[in-house]
Amino acid sequence: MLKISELAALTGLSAHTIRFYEKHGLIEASQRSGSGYRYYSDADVKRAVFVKSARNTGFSLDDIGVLLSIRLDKQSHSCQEVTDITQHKLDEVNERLAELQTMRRTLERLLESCCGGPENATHCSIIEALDGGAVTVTRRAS
Amino acid sequence: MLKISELAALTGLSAHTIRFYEKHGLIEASQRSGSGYRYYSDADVKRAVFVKSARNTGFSLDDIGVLLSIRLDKQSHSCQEVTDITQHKLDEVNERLAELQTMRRTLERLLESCCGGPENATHCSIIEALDGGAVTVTRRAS
DNA sequence: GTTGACCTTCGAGTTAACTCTAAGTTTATA
DNA sequence: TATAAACTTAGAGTTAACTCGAAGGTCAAC
Repeated sequence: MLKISELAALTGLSAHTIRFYEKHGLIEASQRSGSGYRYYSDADVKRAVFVKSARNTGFSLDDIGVLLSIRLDKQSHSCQEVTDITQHKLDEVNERLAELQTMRRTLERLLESCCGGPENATHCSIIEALDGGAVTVTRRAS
Repeated sequence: MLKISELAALTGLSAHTIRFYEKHGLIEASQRSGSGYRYYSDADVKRAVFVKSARNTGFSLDDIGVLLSIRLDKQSHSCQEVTDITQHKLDEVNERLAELQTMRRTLERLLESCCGGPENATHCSIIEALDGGAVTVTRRAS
Protein backbone atom coordinates (compact mmCIF):
# COMPACT_ATOMS: atom_id res chain seq x y z
CA MET A 1 0.00 0.00 0.00
CA LEU A 2 1.33 3.39 -1.01
CA LYS A 3 0.83 6.74 0.59
CA ILE A 4 -0.24 9.64 -1.57
CA SER A 5 3.26 11.04 -2.01
CA GLU A 6 4.46 7.63 -3.14
CA LEU A 7 1.69 7.36 -5.68
CA ALA A 8 2.57 10.89 -6.79
CA ALA A 9 6.21 9.93 -7.29
CA LEU A 10 5.19 6.82 -9.17
CA THR A 11 2.73 8.46 -11.54
CA GLY A 12 4.25 11.89 -11.91
CA LEU A 13 1.04 13.48 -10.69
CA SER A 14 1.17 15.85 -7.72
CA ALA A 15 -0.57 14.91 -4.48
CA HIS A 16 -2.83 17.91 -5.05
CA THR A 17 -3.77 16.62 -8.47
CA ILE A 18 -4.43 13.12 -7.14
CA ARG A 19 -6.86 14.54 -4.59
CA PHE A 20 -8.40 16.66 -7.32
CA TYR A 21 -8.87 13.57 -9.49
CA GLU A 22 -10.36 11.74 -6.54
CA LYS A 23 -12.89 14.54 -6.09
CA HIS A 24 -13.83 13.99 -9.73
CA GLY A 25 -14.14 10.25 -9.30
CA LEU A 26 -11.11 9.27 -11.37
CA ILE A 27 -8.78 7.90 -8.71
CA GLU A 28 -9.54 6.40 -5.36
CA ALA A 29 -7.73 5.12 -2.29
CA SER A 30 -9.30 1.83 -1.33
CA GLN A 31 -8.08 2.24 2.24
CA ARG A 32 -7.75 4.97 4.78
CA SER A 33 -5.75 4.80 7.99
CA GLY A 34 -7.56 5.53 11.24
CA SER A 35 -6.34 9.09 11.01
CA GLY A 36 -7.55 9.51 7.46
CA TYR A 37 -4.37 8.97 5.47
CA ARG A 38 -5.01 7.60 1.99
CA TYR A 39 -3.53 4.19 1.15
CA TYR A 40 -3.39 2.94 -2.42
CA SER A 41 -3.56 -0.75 -3.34
CA ASP A 42 -2.05 -2.28 -6.47
CA ALA A 43 -5.39 -1.96 -8.20
CA ASP A 44 -5.60 1.71 -7.19
CA VAL A 45 -2.14 2.25 -8.59
CA LYS A 46 -3.09 0.62 -11.89
CA ARG A 47 -6.13 2.79 -12.10
CA ALA A 48 -4.03 5.89 -11.48
CA VAL A 49 -1.60 4.82 -14.18
CA PHE A 50 -4.52 4.35 -16.55
CA VAL A 51 -5.73 7.86 -15.80
CA LYS A 52 -2.29 9.29 -16.36
CA SER A 53 -1.84 7.46 -19.67
CA ALA A 54 -5.23 8.60 -20.88
CA ARG A 55 -4.45 12.16 -19.86
CA ASN A 56 -1.15 12.00 -21.72
CA THR A 57 -2.97 10.76 -24.77
CA GLY A 58 -5.10 13.88 -24.74
CA PHE A 59 -8.34 12.61 -23.25
CA SER A 60 -10.31 15.05 -21.13
CA LEU A 61 -11.20 14.20 -17.55
CA ASP A 62 -14.76 13.57 -18.68
CA ASP A 63 -13.58 11.18 -21.38
CA ILE A 64 -11.48 9.40 -18.81
CA GLY A 65 -14.48 9.04 -16.54
CA VAL A 66 -16.28 7.21 -19.33
CA LEU A 67 -13.25 5.09 -20.19
CA LEU A 68 -12.89 4.12 -16.54
CA SER A 69 -16.49 3.02 -16.32
CA ILE A 70 -15.91 0.81 -19.35
CA ARG A 71 -12.69 -0.53 -17.86
CA LEU A 72 -14.51 -1.33 -14.64
CA ASP A 73 -17.16 -3.40 -16.36
CA LYS A 74 -15.76 -4.50 -19.69
CA GLN A 75 -18.42 -7.15 -20.18
CA SER A 76 -21.16 -4.57 -20.43
CA HIS A 77 -19.39 -2.42 -23.01
CA SER A 78 -18.27 -2.90 -26.57
CA CYS A 79 -14.99 -2.14 -28.28
CA GLN A 80 -16.94 0.21 -30.45
CA GLU A 81 -17.74 2.46 -27.52
CA VAL A 82 -14.04 2.75 -26.87
CA THR A 83 -13.09 3.40 -30.48
CA ASP A 84 -15.86 6.00 -30.76
CA ILE A 85 -14.35 8.01 -27.94
CA THR A 86 -10.87 7.55 -29.34
CA GLN A 87 -11.90 8.51 -32.87
CA HIS A 88 -13.68 11.58 -31.59
CA LYS A 89 -10.56 12.67 -29.74
CA LEU A 90 -8.47 12.04 -32.84
CA ASP A 91 -10.83 14.21 -34.85
CA GLU A 92 -10.43 17.01 -32.36
CA VAL A 93 -6.67 16.67 -32.37
CA ASN A 94 -6.60 16.76 -36.15
CA GLU A 95 -8.78 19.83 -36.23
CA ARG A 96 -6.54 21.66 -33.81
CA LEU A 97 -3.47 20.51 -35.71
CA ALA A 98 -4.82 21.99 -38.92
CA GLU A 99 -5.39 25.32 -37.22
CA LEU A 100 -1.94 25.37 -35.71
CA GLN A 101 -0.35 24.41 -39.00
CA THR A 102 -2.03 27.33 -40.68
CA MET A 103 -0.78 29.59 -37.93
CA ARG A 104 2.69 28.20 -38.34
CA ARG A 105 2.68 28.85 -42.07
CA THR A 106 1.47 32.39 -41.48
CA LEU A 107 4.07 33.08 -38.80
CA GLU A 108 6.85 31.65 -40.94
CA ARG A 109 5.83 33.81 -43.88
CA LEU A 110 5.71 36.86 -41.67
CA LEU A 111 9.19 36.13 -40.37
CA GLU A 112 10.54 35.60 -43.87
CA SER A 113 9.10 38.89 -45.01
CA CYS A 114 10.68 41.01 -42.29
CA CYS A 115 14.30 42.05 -42.01
CA GLY A 116 14.21 41.68 -38.23
CA GLY A 117 16.96 44.24 -37.91
CA PRO A 118 17.52 47.22 -35.63
CA GLU A 119 15.93 49.57 -38.17
CA ASN A 120 12.83 51.33 -36.98
CA ALA A 121 9.54 49.69 -37.79
CA THR A 122 8.24 52.40 -40.14
CA HIS A 123 8.07 49.92 -43.00
CA CYS A 124 7.93 46.69 -41.04
CA SER A 125 6.35 44.12 -43.32
CA ILE A 126 4.87 42.17 -40.43
CA ILE A 127 2.95 45.17 -39.17
CA GLU A 128 1.89 45.89 -42.73
CA ALA A 129 0.72 42.35 -43.33
CA LEU A 130 -1.41 42.37 -40.20
CA ASP A 131 -2.77 45.77 -41.16
CA GLY A 132 -3.76 44.39 -44.52
CA GLY A 133 -5.87 41.72 -42.88
CA ALA A 134 -4.21 39.31 -45.30
CA VAL A 135 -4.14 36.62 -42.68
CA THR A 136 -7.07 34.27 -42.61
CA VAL A 137 -7.27 31.49 -40.08
CA THR A 138 -10.29 30.22 -38.23
CA ARG A 139 -10.09 29.62 -34.54
CA ARG A 140 -11.38 26.41 -33.07
CA ALA A 141 -15.06 26.13 -32.34
CA SER A 142 -14.69 24.28 -29.03
CA MET B 1 -18.33 56.20 -39.32
CA LEU B 2 -19.58 52.76 -38.40
CA LYS B 3 -21.71 51.66 -35.51
CA ILE B 4 -20.60 48.73 -33.43
CA SER B 5 -22.77 46.18 -35.22
CA GLU B 6 -21.37 47.34 -38.54
CA LEU B 7 -17.83 46.98 -37.29
CA ALA B 8 -18.82 43.56 -36.01
CA ALA B 9 -20.16 42.51 -39.40
CA LEU B 10 -17.04 43.83 -41.08
CA THR B 11 -14.50 42.14 -38.83
CA GLY B 12 -16.37 39.02 -37.86
CA LEU B 13 -16.02 39.93 -34.19
CA SER B 14 -19.15 40.13 -32.06
CA ALA B 15 -20.21 43.47 -30.58
CA HIS B 16 -19.61 41.92 -27.18
CA THR B 17 -16.08 41.00 -28.14
CA ILE B 18 -15.41 44.45 -29.54
CA ARG B 19 -16.43 46.01 -26.22
CA PHE B 20 -14.34 43.43 -24.44
CA TYR B 21 -11.34 44.34 -26.58
CA GLU B 22 -11.97 48.00 -25.90
CA LYS B 23 -11.90 47.34 -22.18
CA HIS B 24 -8.51 45.76 -22.75
CA GLY B 25 -7.23 48.70 -24.78
CA LEU B 26 -7.09 46.91 -28.13
CA ILE B 27 -9.87 48.63 -30.04
CA GLU B 28 -11.35 52.07 -29.61
CA ALA B 29 -14.15 54.17 -30.98
CA SER B 30 -12.75 57.59 -31.68
CA GLN B 31 -16.21 59.13 -31.44
CA ARG B 32 -19.31 58.76 -29.34
CA SER B 33 -22.73 60.13 -30.14
CA GLY B 34 -24.37 62.36 -27.57
CA SER B 35 -26.21 59.33 -26.24
CA GLY B 36 -23.06 57.28 -25.94
CA TYR B 37 -23.20 55.15 -29.08
CA ARG B 38 -19.76 54.17 -30.36
CA TYR B 39 -18.73 55.39 -33.80
CA TYR B 40 -15.72 53.95 -35.57
CA SER B 41 -13.59 55.92 -38.02
CA ASP B 42 -11.58 54.43 -40.88
CA ALA B 43 -8.52 54.40 -38.65
CA ASP B 44 -10.51 52.62 -35.94
CA VAL B 45 -11.65 50.04 -38.46
CA LYS B 46 -8.08 49.45 -39.60
CA ARG B 47 -6.98 48.96 -36.07
CA ALA B 48 -9.78 46.48 -35.48
CA VAL B 49 -8.78 44.60 -38.62
CA PHE B 50 -5.21 44.51 -37.35
CA VAL B 51 -6.37 43.05 -34.05
CA LYS B 52 -8.45 40.42 -35.81
CA SER B 53 -5.58 39.44 -38.12
CA ALA B 54 -3.20 39.16 -35.23
CA ARG B 55 -5.70 37.10 -33.28
CA ASN B 56 -6.16 34.79 -36.26
CA THR B 57 -2.43 34.40 -36.48
CA GLY B 58 -2.39 33.10 -32.94
CA PHE B 59 -1.16 36.11 -30.99
CA SER B 60 -2.52 36.52 -27.47
CA LEU B 61 -4.32 39.70 -26.48
CA ASP B 62 -1.24 40.73 -24.53
CA ASP B 63 0.97 40.21 -27.59
CA ILE B 64 -1.46 42.26 -29.62
CA GLY B 65 -1.27 45.06 -27.09
CA VAL B 66 2.47 45.22 -27.63
CA LEU B 67 2.16 44.97 -31.41
CA LEU B 68 -0.37 47.81 -31.36
CA SER B 69 1.92 50.05 -29.37
CA ILE B 70 4.63 49.42 -31.95
CA ARG B 71 2.19 50.05 -34.78
CA LEU B 72 1.16 53.31 -33.15
CA ASP B 73 4.71 54.64 -32.94
CA LYS B 74 6.76 52.75 -35.49
CA GLN B 75 9.61 55.24 -35.35
CA SER B 76 10.42 54.33 -31.79
CA HIS B 77 10.49 50.59 -32.35
CA SER B 78 12.64 48.24 -34.38
CA CYS B 79 11.75 45.42 -36.71
CA GLN B 80 13.58 43.17 -34.34
CA GLU B 81 11.06 43.80 -31.60
CA VAL B 82 8.36 42.64 -33.98
CA THR B 83 10.23 39.56 -35.14
CA ASP B 84 11.06 38.65 -31.54
CA ILE B 85 7.38 38.51 -30.68
CA THR B 86 6.60 36.64 -33.87
CA GLN B 87 9.41 34.14 -33.39
CA HIS B 88 8.34 33.53 -29.83
CA LYS B 89 4.82 32.80 -30.96
CA LEU B 90 6.13 30.49 -33.67
CA ASP B 91 8.14 28.62 -31.06
CA GLU B 92 5.03 28.15 -28.95
CA VAL B 93 3.02 26.96 -31.92
CA ASN B 94 5.72 24.48 -32.86
CA GLU B 95 5.88 23.16 -29.34
CA ARG B 96 2.14 22.63 -29.20
CA LEU B 97 2.22 21.05 -32.66
CA ALA B 98 4.78 18.53 -31.52
CA GLU B 99 2.61 17.56 -28.56
CA LEU B 100 -0.47 17.20 -30.69
CA GLN B 101 1.39 15.16 -33.29
CA THR B 102 2.50 12.75 -30.60
CA MET B 103 -1.08 12.50 -29.42
CA ARG B 104 -2.23 11.89 -32.94
CA ARG B 105 0.27 9.09 -33.43
CA THR B 106 -0.80 7.51 -30.17
CA LEU B 107 -4.49 7.78 -30.97
CA GLU B 108 -3.98 6.35 -34.45
CA ARG B 109 -2.04 3.41 -33.06
CA LEU B 110 -4.74 2.78 -30.50
CA LEU B 111 -7.40 2.81 -33.19
CA GLU B 112 -5.41 0.46 -35.39
CA SER B 113 -4.98 -1.97 -32.53
CA CYS B 114 -8.66 -2.27 -31.67
CA CYS B 115 -11.32 -4.14 -33.60
CA GLY B 116 -13.90 -1.46 -32.83
CA GLY B 117 -16.66 -3.99 -33.16
CA PRO B 118 -19.74 -4.81 -31.12
CA GLU B 119 -17.82 -7.43 -29.09
CA ASN B 120 -17.61 -6.71 -25.41
CA ALA B 121 -14.52 -4.89 -24.23
CA THR B 122 -13.08 -7.74 -22.17
CA HIS B 123 -9.96 -7.82 -24.30
CA CYS B 124 -10.10 -4.32 -25.74
CA SER B 125 -6.58 -3.42 -26.78
CA ILE B 126 -7.13 0.29 -26.21
CA ILE B 127 -8.09 -0.26 -22.59
CA GLU B 128 -5.15 -2.60 -22.25
CA ALA B 129 -2.71 -0.14 -23.77
CA LEU B 130 -3.81 2.62 -21.41
CA ASP B 131 -3.60 0.19 -18.51
CA GLY B 132 -0.06 -0.62 -19.48
CA GLY B 133 0.94 3.02 -19.20
CA ALA B 134 2.63 2.49 -22.57
CA VAL B 135 1.69 5.97 -23.66
CA THR B 136 4.21 8.67 -22.95
CA VAL B 137 3.52 12.23 -23.95
CA THR B 138 4.41 15.36 -22.05
CA ARG B 139 1.84 18.06 -21.65
CA ARG B 140 2.72 21.63 -22.37
CA ALA B 141 4.42 23.66 -19.67
CA SER B 142 2.42 26.84 -20.32
C1' DG C 1 9.39 14.90 23.61
C1' DT C 2 10.12 17.77 20.12
C1' DT C 3 11.15 18.82 15.50
C1' DG C 4 10.07 18.54 10.85
C1' DA C 5 8.15 16.19 7.09
C1' DC C 6 3.89 14.61 5.58
C1' DC C 7 -0.92 14.24 5.80
C1' DT C 8 -5.97 16.07 6.19
C1' DT C 9 -10.11 19.15 4.51
C1' DC C 10 -12.22 23.05 2.55
C1' DG C 11 -12.42 26.53 -0.29
C1' DA C 12 -10.59 30.14 -3.01
C1' DG C 13 -7.57 31.60 -6.85
C1' DT C 14 -5.55 31.08 -11.64
C1' DT C 15 -5.63 31.55 -16.80
C1' DA C 16 -7.46 33.22 -21.27
C1' DA C 17 -10.71 34.86 -23.85
C1' DC C 18 -14.70 35.42 -24.07
C1' DT C 19 -19.99 35.20 -23.25
C1' DC C 20 -24.04 36.42 -21.21
C1' DT C 21 -27.49 38.95 -18.32
C1' DA C 22 -30.10 42.65 -16.62
C1' DA C 23 -31.94 46.91 -16.62
C1' DG C 24 -32.34 50.75 -18.97
C1' DT C 25 -31.80 54.26 -23.25
C1' DT C 26 -31.95 55.44 -28.18
C1' DT C 27 -33.01 55.03 -32.82
C1' DA C 28 -35.24 53.37 -36.91
C1' DT C 29 -39.35 51.62 -39.04
C1' DA C 30 -44.20 51.12 -40.22
C1' DT D 1 -47.03 56.83 -32.32
C1' DA D 2 -45.94 52.44 -31.22
C1' DT D 3 -42.89 48.91 -31.36
C1' DA D 4 -38.87 46.50 -32.34
C1' DA D 5 -34.10 46.52 -33.06
C1' DA D 6 -29.91 48.24 -31.56
C1' DC D 7 -27.32 50.40 -28.21
C1' DT D 8 -25.46 51.43 -23.27
C1' DT D 9 -23.07 49.91 -18.64
C1' DA D 10 -21.57 46.98 -14.95
C1' DG D 11 -20.71 42.91 -13.49
C1' DA D 12 -21.26 37.94 -13.17
C1' DG D 13 -20.67 33.39 -15.38
C1' DT D 14 -18.16 29.92 -18.38
C1' DT D 15 -14.55 26.36 -19.33
C1' DA D 16 -10.84 23.06 -18.07
C1' DA D 17 -7.68 21.50 -15.29
C1' DC D 18 -5.44 22.46 -12.06
C1' DT D 19 -2.91 25.07 -8.11
C1' DC D 20 -2.43 27.14 -3.88
C1' DG D 21 -3.20 28.41 0.97
C1' DA D 22 -4.74 28.06 5.65
C1' DA D 23 -5.32 25.74 9.71
C1' DG D 24 -4.54 21.93 11.82
C1' DG D 25 -3.64 16.62 12.77
C1' DT D 26 -0.07 12.58 12.41
C1' DC D 27 4.09 10.14 12.28
C1' DA D 28 9.04 8.87 12.34
C1' DA D 29 13.45 9.98 13.96
C1' DC D 30 16.69 11.56 17.20
